[in-house]
This record gives sequence, C-alpha cells and structure tokens, in this order.
Amino acid sequence: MNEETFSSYSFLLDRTARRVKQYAQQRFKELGFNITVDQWIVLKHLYEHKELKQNELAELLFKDNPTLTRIIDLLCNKGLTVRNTHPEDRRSFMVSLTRNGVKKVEQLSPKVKDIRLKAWEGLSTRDFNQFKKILNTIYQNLG
Amino acid sequence: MNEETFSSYSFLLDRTARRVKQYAQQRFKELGFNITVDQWIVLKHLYEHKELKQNELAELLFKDNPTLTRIIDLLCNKGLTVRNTHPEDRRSFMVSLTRNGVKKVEQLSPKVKDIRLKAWEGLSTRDFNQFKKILNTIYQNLG
DNA sequence: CACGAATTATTAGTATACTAACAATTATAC
DNA sequence: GTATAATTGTTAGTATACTAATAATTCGTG
Repeated sequence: MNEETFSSYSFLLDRTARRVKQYAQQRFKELGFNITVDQWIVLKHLYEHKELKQNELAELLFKDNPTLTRIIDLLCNKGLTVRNTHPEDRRSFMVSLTRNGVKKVEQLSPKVKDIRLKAWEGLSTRDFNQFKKILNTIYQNLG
Repeated sequence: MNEETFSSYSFLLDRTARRVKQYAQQRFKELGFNITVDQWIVLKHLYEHKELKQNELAELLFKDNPTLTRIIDLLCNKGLTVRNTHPEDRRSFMVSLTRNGVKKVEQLSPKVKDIRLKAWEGLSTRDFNQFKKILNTIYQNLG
C-alpha cells in the first residue's frame, strides 16, 4: 500500500461521520423529536452531570464556546435548558435541564440508542474495540 | 459491553472527524495554502478527472448540490476552476481546473499527503484495513 | 491595593451541511 | 407533438465549526 492510498482515511472518515449524523438527523425528524443531533448530545450530557458551566460542557463535548453558546440558546428557547448564575463567578452560567428537558431525555434515550445501533449491524465487539483504539490514536496524534 | 457503551462510536467518530479536518485546516493556514480542506478535495478530484459535471462531482464526494455550488463559486473566484457550458445539456456545467488550479494541486499534493499521514503515526497497514472495513460497513448500513 | 494577564461567554464573519423551493431544461407518456 | 415528470443547478434559511474580537469579570504579581 502506498502512502497516497494510506492517506485516504480522512476522506472515508469524513464521509462516514457525515452519513452517521445525517441518518440520525433524518430519524429524529421522522420520529418528531424536534431537536438536532448536536442538541441531543448536549441534553444527554446535562442529564448525566446535572449542572455544568458552558465551559465544562464545551470541554466534555470537544466543541468550542461559540458553538455551545448557540446550541444552548436554542435549547433554552425550546424550554429544555436554563442558564443560572454561578454563585461564585459572575462570568459563568450554570446550565441545567428544565423538567421538560429531563422528560425529553428519558423519553428519547432508548429510541436514540436504537438509531445509533443500526450503524453497527454486522460488526462485532472486537470491531468496536479496534475502531475505538484507532479513532483515539488518531485523535491523540493530532492533539 | 452493553448497548449504551456500544453506541458511543458515533461520538468518537464525530469528534475524530472534526479534529482531523481542524488539524489539516490549521496546517493549510500556517503554510499559506489559502484554501479550505473541502476546497482541496474538490481540486484534487478535478485534477484526477479533468472535467466533471457538478452533479458527478457531488456524487464522487458524497456532497449535495448546494454545497458543491458554493465551493465551486469560491474556487472560481480564486481563479482555480472554471465552469464551461455542457455541449449537449444546457442545464449542466462542465467544471475543470484552470492552469493555476493545476499548478496549485501539483504544488500542494505532497504537502497535503504529509499532513494527512501525521494522524496515522503508530498505526499499521492492518489497522488501516480494519478501519476502512468498519467505516465502509457503517456507511453501507445507513445507506 | 493596583495593574496587567487570564478566563468566560458573547458577537460577528466565513465555510460547510442539509432541507425546501425554484427556474431552466430535458425526458417521458400518451 | 404536447403535457407532465424528472433533472440540473441555484437561492434561501437554519444549524454547526472555526477564527477573531470584545466585554465583563477574576486572578496573579508586585
């Protein structure tokens, strides 16, 4: 295999990541979830951590602050999250789920899991571990 | 491994794909390439195929028509590509590289290859084949 | 304490991704 | 052959990703 072939990983990676997001987004729409895939990821993490600074959320999700600001704006407009003032740092907000936000996560979680698993048909646990190892290696190589 | 863990592939995939693009984009900037990663992919494919309808290009790259329209607009503004009328179908354009576009691809190709290979440090040909197999399986599962 | 440096979130600007709608053209059906 | 359907590319609108710049606040060092 020459290096040219080798470097085609980036094309496959980009293509696949786009299709995964696109597939999930279409299913979200068909099922009337009324949120985007990225908004879902934010909701899910807030559910698991109760309350987070936008900062911490950005780090967890590997997204930048401006992107987070906008996603949270949208989620607040939908009544799924709230920004509360931070008790000790007036620069920060503590973001958390509203009661509706909690309900949303609990309702959608099993459905999202099914949507995600669709991609994995015909692949094994061993494949999963390999895949994870390679993705993490690439991620760290570029860090 | 439970299914919840299993479905985390999508997060890793998205995260890694973003970092790969981000890394390349930063290097492009540092080295003064003056194009984006996606613009590069279009140039590269045009170099290999001489002349393509936007349609065909979109299919090759797995991008949609509006996205292609805008990328080609930008490349034409930079003097790297041209739209020529299709001899038999007045709806279509034949897109091809200008002389400057050809020069650009030839100058940047080896540099881009090096940038791409950085991600692959510490990984083997066997890893590459595994990775490719898994990405393609996922892609097809969602197709 | 005071001043400069660092941090937090936001805004603005550009690029890409996707959907929907549209105009022009071509293909198809009857 | 003409009406309808399909195709090609574009435009518009929303969402995300990234950079750069900014305002408000906090930290750190003297």
